[in-house]
Amino acid sequence: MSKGAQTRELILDQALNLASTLGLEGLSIGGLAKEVGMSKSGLFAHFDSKEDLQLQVLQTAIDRFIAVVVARALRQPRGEPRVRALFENWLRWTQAIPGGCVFVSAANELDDRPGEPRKLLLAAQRDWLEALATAARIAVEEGHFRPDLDVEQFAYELYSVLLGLHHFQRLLRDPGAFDRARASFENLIRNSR
Amino acid sequence: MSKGAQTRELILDQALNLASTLGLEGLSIGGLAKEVGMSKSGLFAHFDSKEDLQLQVLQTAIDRFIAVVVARALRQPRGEPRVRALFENWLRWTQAIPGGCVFVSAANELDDRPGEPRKLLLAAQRDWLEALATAARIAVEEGHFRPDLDVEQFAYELYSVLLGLHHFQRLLRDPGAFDRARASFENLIRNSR
DNA sequence: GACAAAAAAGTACGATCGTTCTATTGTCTT
DNA sequence: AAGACAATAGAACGATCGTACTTTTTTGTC
Repeated sequence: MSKGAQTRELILDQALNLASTLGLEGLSIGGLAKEVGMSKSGLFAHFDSKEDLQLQVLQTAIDRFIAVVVARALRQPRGEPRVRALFENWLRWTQAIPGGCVFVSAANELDDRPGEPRKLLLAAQRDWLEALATAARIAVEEGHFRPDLDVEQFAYELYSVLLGLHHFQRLLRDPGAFDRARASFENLIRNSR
Repeated sequence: MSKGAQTRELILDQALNLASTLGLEGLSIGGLAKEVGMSKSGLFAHFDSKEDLQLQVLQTAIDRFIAVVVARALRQPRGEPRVRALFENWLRWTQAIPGGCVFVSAANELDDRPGEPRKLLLAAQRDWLEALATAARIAVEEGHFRPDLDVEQFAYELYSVLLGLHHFQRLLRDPGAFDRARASFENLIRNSR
């Protein structure tokens, strides 16, 4: 790997951490440069614009999410076990970065701001929801979930559980948030059987 | 009401709208002044600092929320009807402002930023969660909900439903988000009986 | 309608923002 | 080792940020 690509990875890694706490917009070129330990212009040379930086940060997060949440869960048996793996991996994902899930904060920033970053996030979200619904559908086929389960509704409610966890954990600093999320999940599973 | 207080109300009203789409941080003095139609310094004279402005915006939102969501629901019969009223009023609240619920975006901005605005939001959130749990507890007492219901868990899940609605509606622009939220709510109620 | 007080505007400040251009340093190849 | 090119740094730009100070305009009272 060339030197340039190597430092860009380092930059994006730090950028992801910063963006998780400050948001994609709060992430500034100068601040990021200071954090990485290089000059503002030297860092900026790796990107066409701030929007490009935001895009690459998002893409980095998406790649990692697919690797550590989705791909890993696909190695679990079809049906409920895989649904559980998706949930557990997702939980771990929200804890892996200091500021929590970057998609949650990004979603809040980008929901009213048109542009490429929004499109990218939106596409990733749709993919993820589809993956969740598909996993539920497979669980239906396997006989783990009941045949008349609304799998899109299942995906919606599962997503809500994670949003709740994020909210209670990050703003309210509720130490019981994790247990509550797990309890919500179990309720959801029980109602799906 | 004096002229000063009157324009400050006008400012805060516009600020609330702007903050719902741009966030409390994205809300700038200059931008707000342009929106209201007055000079930056003239507007700033109403506040000690930007943090003070943010605090007053938050307080304005809290006051309105209590008036149109909480207080109004308290006029409904104790138990499940009141729980339903809280939910329905809450739904309406998220639609009343262009950028969606200001507390959701504020929560995401403030979760890692210490200061007075965070404290105020946190206190309001705790009050609201307590109100939800209390409403559920009353429903238990009235015999509408089952006696062993975990009312805090109920509040958590109800909050999650609203966060899901916000997410699906604002980022994904899902036209079915409203129905999904209602379906989630009905599931929650059914499991509480 | 004059006068005091309040409200708004005007101007300017240092800081930081994203971005551009030029110069310097570092890396890689032959 | 030298030369070519990539990578980083430096300096500066216009714009906007929050905030302070001064002046003008508006409001409310006698």
